[in-house]
Amino acid sequence: MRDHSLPGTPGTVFIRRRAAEDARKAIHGSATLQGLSEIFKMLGDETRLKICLVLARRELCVNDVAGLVGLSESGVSHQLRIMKAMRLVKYRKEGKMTFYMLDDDHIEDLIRLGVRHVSE
Amino acid sequence: MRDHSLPGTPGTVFIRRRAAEDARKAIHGSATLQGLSEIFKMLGDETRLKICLVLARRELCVNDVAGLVGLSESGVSHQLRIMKAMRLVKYRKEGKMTFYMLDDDHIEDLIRLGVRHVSE
DNA sequence: GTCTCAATTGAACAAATGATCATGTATCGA
DNA sequence: TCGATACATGATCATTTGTTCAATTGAGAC
Repeated sequence: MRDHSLPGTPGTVFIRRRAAEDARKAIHGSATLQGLSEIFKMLGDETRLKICLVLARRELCVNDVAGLVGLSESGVSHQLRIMKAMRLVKYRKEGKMTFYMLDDDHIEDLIRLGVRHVSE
Repeated sequence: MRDHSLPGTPGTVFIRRRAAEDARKAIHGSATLQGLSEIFKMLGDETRLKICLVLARRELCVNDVAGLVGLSESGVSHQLRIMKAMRLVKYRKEGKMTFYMLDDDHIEDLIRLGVRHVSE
C-alpha cells in the first residue's frame, strides 16, 4: 500500500492525491494565516465593525464613539486598546480627552468588499 | 418629538456633534452589519480559513480536507455544515463520499485583500 | 445478509470572548 | 483643594466557540 500522506495531518491517506497536493499549495504559511485570522476576527464583531466605520477618516473621542456604537465608554476603551495593540488605530491626547482614528489603509477596503458580499 | 438617533446610545451628549453626526452616516444598517460580522467571523478562524483556501476552485472530499487542514473528519464536517448554511460551499455526493467546493466569489477576494494587509 | 468505510450528528467540554461593574488615574474648573 | 470629567484598567461573569468523542447513517464490497 502506498502512503499518500502530505503535510497536514500526519499519516493521512488522501483519496484524491493530485487534487490534495494542489490544494496544499493554496494554504498560506502559518504566520500569514495567523495574521489573517486576527484581522478577520477583529472585524467579526459588530461593535468593533462600527468602531472602525466611525473612526474611518475621522477622529473622535471615546465618549462620542461610545454614543455612536451604543456601548459604555469602558467597553469602547477596552476594544480600542485591542485595536491599538494591532496598530489599527492611532490616538492623540488633548487635555482629558483622547481622540482616536483608524490608521490602516486596508480595513476600509475589506469592509467595502464585505458589503459587496452581503449584497449578494 | 421624533427620535433622530439611528444607532447608538440614546441621550448621549456628543462632544463633537458635527463629527459625530457625520460618523453616524458611516454606520451601515443592522442587517448589513450582521451579515458583515458573519463572514468576517467565519474567516476569523484559522481552520475555516484553511478550508476556504483548499476548497477554492477545487472540489475535495471531507477526508482530504481533514488531512490538509489537520483536523478530524468530524471537525471538518461540523465546520462545513456551518459554511453550507451560509451558502459559502456547494457539495456533490458520489457514492459514500461528499465533495465540497467553495461557492462564493467574494471569499477569495477577501482573503487576497487580507493577505495584502498582513504583508503591510 | 454482514462488514467496512466516509460522512454526519449529538453531547460534552475547555477555552476564548465581549460586556459590565468598580476602581484608578489624570486633567480642568471653581 | 475639591469635585467633576474623560478615559483607562482590573476583575468578574455569562456566552459563545471550536474541538473531541461516541454513536449513527448510508453506500459499496463481499
